[in-house]
Amino acid sequence: MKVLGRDFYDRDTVTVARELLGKTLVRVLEGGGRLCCSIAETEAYVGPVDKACHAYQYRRTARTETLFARPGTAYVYFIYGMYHCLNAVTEPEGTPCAVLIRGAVPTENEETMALLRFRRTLGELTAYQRRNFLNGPGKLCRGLDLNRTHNGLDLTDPNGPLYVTEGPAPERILVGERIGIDYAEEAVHFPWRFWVPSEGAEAGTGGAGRAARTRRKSQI
DNA sequence: TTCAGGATGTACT
DNA sequence: GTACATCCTGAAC
Repeated sequence: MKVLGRDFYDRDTVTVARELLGKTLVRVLEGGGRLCCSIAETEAYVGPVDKACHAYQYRRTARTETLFARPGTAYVYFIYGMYHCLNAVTEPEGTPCAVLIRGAVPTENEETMALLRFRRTLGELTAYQRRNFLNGPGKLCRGLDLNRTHNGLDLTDPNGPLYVTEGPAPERILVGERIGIDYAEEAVHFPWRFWVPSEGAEAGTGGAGRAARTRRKSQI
């Protein structure tokens, strides 16, 4: 399958976020194993105008440095003391924009992902665990064994440990507000979250219930 | 099925 | 010191 080139990422961030849905994320492990999953949920972060973005108004620090890199670079950061989030840098070099990969569906080597994420085989997982396999940015990184050492990788390199290939365009795409960024004022309402509805479920990562709970929490 | 609360380390003020 | 682009567990329904 064809690997997405730099031109794919060197475009409007919201467009890239929408078009990444259905593409295949490929992770080649140090040991040689290959994990594949279909991207099912994304969010756009547009640094110059977006209070939710780490590099809002071109804020440049050691952490955000990667956001200024050339398009097609992986931006992986550590959050909440335990988790990592994977982003793909977009737009021309020097413009701090990225697409957060929020969720995916395993397509190859699911057994290995189960071991990485739960330290259990697929057969040992509960129904709840199988239903919530890679449907969150922290879960995705754990299942694909991604951490800060992967920050700055080139996603367009077919010989690298992490890249994205073409995939079938989803039949239907849902659009909504982003999650977990209540501090971002007007940017909270930008419709920059995209996801592919899964069998029987309209909600993507954390539905309305989770968003409502986060809001409640922030009001206390 | 839904909710509340805690875990946890880094970046930044 | 505070906030953070989260997730898991256990209890209540």
